[in-house]
Amino acid sequence: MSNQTKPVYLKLRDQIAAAIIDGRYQEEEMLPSVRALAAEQGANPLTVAKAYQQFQADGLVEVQRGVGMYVARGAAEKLRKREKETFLSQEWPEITARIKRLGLKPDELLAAV
Amino acid sequence: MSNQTKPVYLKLRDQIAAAIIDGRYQEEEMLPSVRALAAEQGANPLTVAKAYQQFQADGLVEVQRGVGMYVARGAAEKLRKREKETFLSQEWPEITARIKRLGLKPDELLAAV
DNA sequence: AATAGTGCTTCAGTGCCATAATACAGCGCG
DNA sequence: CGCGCTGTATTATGGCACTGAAGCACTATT
Repeated sequence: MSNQTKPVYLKLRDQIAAAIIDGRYQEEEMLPSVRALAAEQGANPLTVAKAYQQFQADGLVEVQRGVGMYVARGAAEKLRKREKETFLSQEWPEITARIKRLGLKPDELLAAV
Repeated sequence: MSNQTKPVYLKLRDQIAAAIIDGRYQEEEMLPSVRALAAEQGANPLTVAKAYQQFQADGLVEVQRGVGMYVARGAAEKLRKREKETFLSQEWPEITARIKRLGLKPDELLAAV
């Protein structure tokens, strides 16, 4: 139903966000460089840069030109809070409507976990 | 988080599917014509045709050329079953993973309904 | 100064989406 | 038949997002 062909930079963005929330990218620590992550993921450096870009616009990642990027203090908590809110206010209502429409019951949902 | 810029023909497709499942488009009944729906939705007739096309390919909608399209018998049930399976196998696992990552609790989810 | 590592800017190419203008093909009805 | 309604095919065009390649700007290290 949904997108099986999601743009690469969005996949990377989600993946990076998850790594920050999970603490795999610690705060105040360096992030993988654009080129390094690009090589690791088999993507173009520019595409990776585009993924990083949204984080620095939100102040979650700070840039030292010529040096690299690091995770801002409190980024994990801020990110989790932000995603929590958008999830509850935007995605979850659609999901529940969908569940209701399809006539799915709680035990079917739990069985699929 | 998700796509706010979903292609028009996909939006129409989802919308039509929902109408069939909910019974707003009754089985054995005529669907709105390509041109009519296009005018109503402010879209191009070709775009609407593209949305319809996937349904006839799946046998959910049958075409009488020169007359119009109607919903096939059993289409609602077939459609619901198909969406049910893809939802459980593909979307739901991602959703539960997301819920877990964000640390959302059951009462928070229920409160948002 | 030289080098190598950063992120960033610019230009170009590709493909999908949406639209438009026609034209064609089948059906029903007066 | 003639008219008006259906869906369909063709071709062309504009726009937009994604991806990519080369080069520029900055910093740290030697």
